[in-house]
Order: sequence, then C-alpha cells, then structure tokens
Amino acid sequence: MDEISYLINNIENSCSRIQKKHFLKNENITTYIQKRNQICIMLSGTADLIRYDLNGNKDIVDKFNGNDIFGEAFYPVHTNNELTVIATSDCDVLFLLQDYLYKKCKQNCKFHTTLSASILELTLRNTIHQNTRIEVLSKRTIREKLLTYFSILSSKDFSKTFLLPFSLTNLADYLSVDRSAMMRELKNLTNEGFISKSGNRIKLLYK
Amino acid sequence: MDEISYLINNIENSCSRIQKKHFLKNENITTYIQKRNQICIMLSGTADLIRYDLNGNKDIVDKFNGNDIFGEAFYPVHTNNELTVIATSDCDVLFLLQDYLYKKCKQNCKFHTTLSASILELTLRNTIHQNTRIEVLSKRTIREKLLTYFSILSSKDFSKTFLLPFSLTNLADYLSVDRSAMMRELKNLTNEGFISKSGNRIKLLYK
DNA sequence: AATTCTCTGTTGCAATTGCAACTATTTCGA
DNA sequence: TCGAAATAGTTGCAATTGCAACAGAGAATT
Repeated sequence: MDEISYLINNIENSCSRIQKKHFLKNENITTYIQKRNQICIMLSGTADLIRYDLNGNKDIVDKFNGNDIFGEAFYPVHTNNELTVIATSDCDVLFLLQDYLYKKCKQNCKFHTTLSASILELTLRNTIHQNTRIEVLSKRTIREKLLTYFSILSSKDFSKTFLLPFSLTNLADYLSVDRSAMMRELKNLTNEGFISKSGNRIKLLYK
Repeated sequence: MDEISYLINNIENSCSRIQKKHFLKNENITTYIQKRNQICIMLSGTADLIRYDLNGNKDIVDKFNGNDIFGEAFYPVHTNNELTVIATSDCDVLFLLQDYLYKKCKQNCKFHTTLSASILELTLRNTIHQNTRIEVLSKRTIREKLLTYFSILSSKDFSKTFLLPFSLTNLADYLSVDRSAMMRELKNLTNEGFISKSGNRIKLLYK
C-alpha cells in the first residue's frame, strides 16, 4: 500500500473534500446513515462496528484494522437497527464520500487518480477477506468451520504451524459460534490428533 | 449501470486487452488460478462457482447473475481445492486482468477511465451483497437466519410482502443450512404466526 | 405423452450446538 | 501492586440441527 502512504503524506495539501481525523479509544468514529455514501479508511488503530438492535442488544458486527476500508457505502443499512463504529484504540481515519470518486475536482490533482486506484485496491482486498469469512461461515459444523479457517491460515503462511490473528474469544465471534462449544471442539480435534495447540499457536497434524 | 452498457456497446473498438466471450449452458467459463489476477464481469446469463475438494465432493460456493463481478482476483485461492465457474445458462462474460486497471494503455482511450469507475462501482455493490450474506450467516439459528434475511428483503422492497429471489432449495444453500431443517423452521414460523407464505411470496406478520 | 429432473414437503432419530453456570489464569488500568 | 476486566477452560442438559429416506407436484426434455 505505497499508494495509501502517498495519500497520508500528502493529505495536508490535498482537496478539502477528503478529511483525516484522529480519534481516542472509545470515541465514536461514525454512525452508518443511509444514502450518505460515506467511505472510511482506517489509517492506524483499531475499531469495532457495533449494532444496537431494537431490544438494545449490542453485537460486534465487524472489526477494523490498519488499511481496512469501511463505511455505510459498503453496508446494507436497514431501518430497524443502528450501526456505529467505535474506536477500540486511538486511531486515524480518512473520510470521503463515494461520489467524490467519480467526479474530478477542479484542480485535477494527482490525488484523485491515486485515491481511486487505492480505494479499488483496498476494496478488492476487503472482498477477499469477506469471501474468506463467507467460506468459513458457510460450513455447517464447528469442526468444519475451524478446519476450513485453519487451512486458509496455513496456506497463507505456507506452513502447518501458524498464529491465530486474534484471541479464542474473538475467533468464536469470527466463526459465529458459541465460545464454549468451540473450545469443546478444539479439545476434540486435539484429542483425535488433528491439531495441536499452545496458546494462539496452532499446528495441523494431518496430511 | 449505464457505464457498463457503454462498455458493452463499445467493446468492439476497444483495447485488445479486454475480451468478451459467449458461453453455452454447462460450459466452463473459467478456473480460478492463483496469481493470475483475473477479473470477470457477467454481462448476461447466470453461472455457478463450484468447488471440487480432494474427496471429489462438489459444492456450489456462489452464484452469479447479470452485472456480477467475480474471478480469482476476488477470492482466497488455496491449494487443496479447485474453483471452477460453470455457465448455468447461455451467457456473455467480460475478461480482464487486474493490472490492466492500474496501467493506462497507449491509446489512452475513454475505455480505461470508464472501466475503472465501473469496476469500482460493481465491486462496491458486490461488497454490499457480501455483507448482507455475512450478516445472515452469522446468525446462529435457522430461525434467526430466516428472519434476518426476510427483514433485509422487506426493507429493500419497502413492504411486509416480498418475493424470494430464488427457490427454497437455493435459499437453504444461501443460508447454508439443511433444506429439510429449514422447511421445518418455515413451518414453525408459519404456525406461530410470524409469517405467512405462498410459493415464493413471504409476508411478515409481526410488528 | 412419457419420462426424467428439480423442487417442495414431511418425519424420526442421532449428533451437534447453544446456554448457563462455574473456576482458573492472564492482562490491564487505577 | 492491587483489583477489576478480559480471556481461557470445563461440563451437564435441553434445544436445534443435520441426515436419511421418503412421497408428491411441477418443469423441462425428448
């Protein structure tokens, strides 16, 4: 993402229609409002996308890291719940409107060209992440979800041993299964000799 | 998608690096090969993305319609299975390589600018579809999956009554649940007065 | 018009999962 | 450095789900 680095470094002397803001942990970064077509890019830090449903239940829908692209422009916003992005650490976020990508500004600055290319690249990468998650979520048992996800991590690292990118609690959320049921299944997989595990390090023992 | 129409109509006198091909039902459109960075756009017709795993099991991973964008550039391709796109009806498909989006051709034709903007727009729309699917798949019970999906369809149509966009068999695939278990749950929802249903038409009876 | 194929609908049963309710351990902030 | 969160780990039990195996209705193909 050299392109994004370029953007960050040149943000000051760029068009006024794109903004960079800094947030402290626990601050509200944005709320998804239909038809606003807002696009956000996480430059540094982390945040959670949170849904409050009508019963007031809180639900972590997504998690964002550096270079992640998000915002209501990417999301099916429907009326009966509110989606809010909350900083889980201090962070810097870039804001722009989707329309801005299609219209050239008067100055015709290099910024636009670079920005469009970057957004496309970030979006493509985002799509790959989403497809990964869909592939995993579409498995029907916890065992299959775990093994599918492990196999993806393994082939990404070119190694039978790899580090989980988050805590076991968060892994259960990512797989959308009950944490205790997932722990049970991890134990089964270990006892049956499919994997071994110490902390967040997993080793695949088959094939 | 006027942009895409423009592309289709001007495909003949465009760069040679983008191709339009016609396929008959059941023909192989493409196979996902790592690092090829191929992008495909379905101009007309329908196709299935199919995975063959090591045991030879066949699995429909995704379904594509008009204006859908797909290809290995969007997908986490890992070594132990093959992903193939098969036409489920006669169709026209546009092929290009991802790099092509970033590099201007010598002629500097209008084609490039339009194409990049279109691809970005198609990708954004694709992302919204994916987020919808993730939202639905991340519900833990069949009942919740159904109600979540119904609620999205309902708010999209601005109506408590709406048509399912596919057969009940395909709905079960989309929700990634056993079809018979889903039928059972649909019956429960009907008996308990949450919905009514005739054919593919669903009516929400609550709130 | 007959046949094949796909889709809908149903049910019993076994396996899997979520839920609740704990304890132990680690991390983090005041 | 002490206490509070967050994380990891465990288990019994009830509810949900997948699976297998049907039958019938509708489409599509020849």
